Amino acid sequence: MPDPFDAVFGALADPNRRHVLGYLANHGTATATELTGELPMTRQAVAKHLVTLTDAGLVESERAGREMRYRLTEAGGDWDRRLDALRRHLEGGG
Amino acid sequence: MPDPFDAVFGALADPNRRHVLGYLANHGTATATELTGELPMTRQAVAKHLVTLTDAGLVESERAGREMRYRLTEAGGDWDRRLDALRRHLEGGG
DNA sequence: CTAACGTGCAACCTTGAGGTTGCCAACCCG
DNA sequence: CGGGTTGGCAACCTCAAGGTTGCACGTTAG
Repeated sequence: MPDPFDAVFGALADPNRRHVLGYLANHGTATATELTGELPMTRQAVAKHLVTLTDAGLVESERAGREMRYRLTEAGGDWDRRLDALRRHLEGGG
Repeated sequence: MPDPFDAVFGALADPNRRHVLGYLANHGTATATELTGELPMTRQAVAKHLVTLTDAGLVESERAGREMRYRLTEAGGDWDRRLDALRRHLEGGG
């Protein structure tokens, strides 16, 4: 895999995953079950997205009892800020 | 289409399309046939990628006789520079 | 202990992205 | 004009991403 962007852009290509990124940026942490309330799909589907985000290095997780709490990695936070700035730029500048 | 990123990230998710972006950034313009020499696929497949890039607003085209010359839009150039800077950042800083 | 909750794993289904082939129209050169 | 290029259109194929269901396991509360 010569291109370091494959995983990241693959992960970022899905709007649901971008939404997860934004949610985690706003709330700090979340569980798969909690995120299920945010997205029009089952918990299993959300879990798969979280795996994709984790593989891309954008999200990390930690077990807390029976819960699994997800949070942004540093790279994930970078991307979320980048996306947010870019969105404002696009919406503002044309 | 509430999210302006859908088309752009969808387009950027494919490594072949990122390669096209890079090629156009280096060469100014190119035809589908010319790009076919750059990618492991048929001209038709390249043409489809060019449609995707055009729909995302990253590339524009102009007819020149029997040729169809493609070039980066301003947004496409922005993205290419962004990607290039980002790649160097990732490869350099870990 | 037991019921309820949250998670993880695996099989399965469906759709569309990515690619191919075939064919036909437009254009350039001789 | 006629032959070789360059492009565009459309049908078709394949495969994996995205989603669902079903179930078994650990954890917590009562």
